[in-house]
Amino acid sequence: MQHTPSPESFRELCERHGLAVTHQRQVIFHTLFAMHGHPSPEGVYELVKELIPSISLATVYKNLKTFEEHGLIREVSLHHRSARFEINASPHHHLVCLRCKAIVDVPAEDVGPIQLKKRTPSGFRVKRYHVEMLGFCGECTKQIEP
Amino acid sequence: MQHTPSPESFRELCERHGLAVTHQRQVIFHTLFAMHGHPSPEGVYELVKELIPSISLATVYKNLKTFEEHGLIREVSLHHRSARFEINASPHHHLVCLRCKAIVDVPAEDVGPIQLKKRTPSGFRVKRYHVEMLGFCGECTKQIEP
DNA sequence: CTAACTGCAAAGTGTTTGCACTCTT
DNA sequence: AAGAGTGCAAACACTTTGCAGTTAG
Repeated sequence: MQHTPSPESFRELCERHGLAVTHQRQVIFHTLFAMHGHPSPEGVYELVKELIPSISLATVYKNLKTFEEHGLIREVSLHHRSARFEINASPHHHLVCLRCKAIVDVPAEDVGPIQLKKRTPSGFRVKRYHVEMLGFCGECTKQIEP
Repeated sequence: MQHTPSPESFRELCERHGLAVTHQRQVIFHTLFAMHGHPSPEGVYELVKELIPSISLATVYKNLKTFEEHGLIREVSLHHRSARFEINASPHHHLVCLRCKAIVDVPAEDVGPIQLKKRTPSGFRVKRYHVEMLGFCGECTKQIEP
């Protein structure tokens, strides 16, 4: 999944996931995988439109959602629909439930220090860091495997 | 800053930051600090409205922004305005520029493993973790201190 | 043929803005 | 008095939805 998959494997992928192989879906998928970085829906749309001028933004959104639901892509920072503010002044990290989106603070002392083994690329100056531990909270774990 | 500050200290805080001490601001601030967890603007608004029924949501937003700009609170997950998707299948972490919001991937091998020193609270089951290193990219560093 | 998918436009969210009015300083 | 802050409504940006028409299986 590291480089652009062949048309063949996309067909297989869709079969495996029970998805229809439409032209739009195929182009969106390949465009997405050819883009590096962290593309936005708009960004994907702009590029796809060059190949399929009639495509609609809604289709791009729908497909991104589908891909995400099937684990083919991932949203970079899981955002709750609205902004969330942090008042806690003491340094801490987060446990985030992938199911119910609950956020639980973990004091920084409870997490070992992280080390960067290489120099940060391109002169990036790190001010602070923050660990997000993703998983399932007690409640959700129960509901998944009762 | 861990528990609700006294009215006195809020006045001082405002003075220190050159902010006017308005009733609304004071109530928003104290409400915010009395809430645990990771309140949303709406959530703050709902509570503040009980004390100041005439307050507007816009005022809450403006104050949250002001507080954030002065470092009194922090947004939990810095979200770019639109969603960002990740295609990169190999495990990695992120460098995030606080100024231009650029995201740079850092291979997981370049970051030492993190250890939880205590048991996760309330049966949380961690599936994976993700380190966000926040700072300033080379470009922005130059522009801040030329 | 049926279910899945697309395109369109309209409706939703969450957030920001412009402006007149009102308070702090 | 001047500048900062407030409330309102309108504007915004991003995302979702309903639906009729199209396409894949």
